[in-house]
Amino acid sequence: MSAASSPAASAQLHATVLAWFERVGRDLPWRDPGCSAWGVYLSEVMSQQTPVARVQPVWERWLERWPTPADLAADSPGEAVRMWDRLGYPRRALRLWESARVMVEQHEGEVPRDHDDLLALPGVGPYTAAAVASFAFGDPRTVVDTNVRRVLARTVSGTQYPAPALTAAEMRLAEASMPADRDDANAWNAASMELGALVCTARAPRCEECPVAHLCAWQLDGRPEHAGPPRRGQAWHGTDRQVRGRVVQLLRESADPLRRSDLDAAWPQDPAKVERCLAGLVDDGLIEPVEGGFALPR
DNA sequence: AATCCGTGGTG
DNA sequence: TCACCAAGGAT
Repeated sequence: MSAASSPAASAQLHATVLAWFERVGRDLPWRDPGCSAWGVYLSEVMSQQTPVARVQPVWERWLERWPTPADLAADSPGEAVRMWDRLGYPRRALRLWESARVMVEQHEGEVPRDHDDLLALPGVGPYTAAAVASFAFGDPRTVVDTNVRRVLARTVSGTQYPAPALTAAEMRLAEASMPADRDDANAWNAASMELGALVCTARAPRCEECPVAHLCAWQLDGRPEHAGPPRRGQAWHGTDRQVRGRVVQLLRESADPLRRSDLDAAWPQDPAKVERCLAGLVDDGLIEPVEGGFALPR
C-alpha cells in the first residue's frame, strides 16, 4: 500500500513524517517559537535558492543589526546589499529593503499576517507567502517548495523527479496532501520540507534512513530512473551572472566607491562585457553611478 | 513559457 | 573534475 492509495495511507504518511520531524528535525533559530515574524520572514527570503547552512550566520547578523522592519527601512539599500554577503542573488537584499519600507508605510511596521498582503510584497511569491503565513502566523497555507515537490513526486506519484516547473496538478496534489488539523498542517509544511532536505534529496536519496520508505510509491516500484529529457543545468562561466557577481563583490568589499577602471578587474578580458553588466546593475538598482565611478546605492 | 538572476558544496 | 543543485521570484 503506497502513500497515494487511501486516506488511511495518507494519515500514516503524515503521522510518520511528523514523528520523524520531532525526532531529527534541525534546531534552526527561526523555528524557535519565540522567533519574531520578521525573523521568520528574513529566513524565508534568504533561503530562496540558498542552502540553510549558509543562511544562518547572515540571518543572525541581519537580525542583530535590524531587529525590526523599521530598522532596515531606515538604513540604506546599499547596506542591505553589503550585509547580504555572499548569499547570492543580491536583488533579494534589495527586495527585502523595499518590503521593509512597505511594512512601515502600509502595515504599521509589522510583517503583514494576511496572505494576499504577503504576496504583494516585493520579492515574495507563492512559496514565501505561504511559508510565512504558516510558520510565522500559524495560517495553514499549502507550502510547496522544491523539497515538498520531490517528496510528493516520490512518495505519492512514484517518480524520481517532479516536472521541471510546478504544474497545476502538482499544486492540487500538494493541497490534497495536507493534514486536516491546523497544527498538523503547519507542522507538515515544515516536516515535508525537512524530509526533502535531509533524506529525500535530489541526487543521492538516503532511502535506507527514510521513515516512509515502506510506503513510498517510488521505492515500492523499485526506484525507476527518471524518464524523459535530461534536465538542463544553468550556464555559468563567462555569463553576465558571473561578471555581475564579481562587480557587486568588489563593491561590497570596498568601503568607498570604485572607479570604472577598478571594476575592469571583474572581467579583465572583456571591458565591454563589464560595461554592459554595470548598466544592468544600475538598472536593477544594485549599484549606482557616482562622481568618478560606482557605489552601492545610498 | 522560458530565461535570467549568484554562490558554493558535492557526488 | 565538473555538472548538478539549493526553503524562488520577476519578467
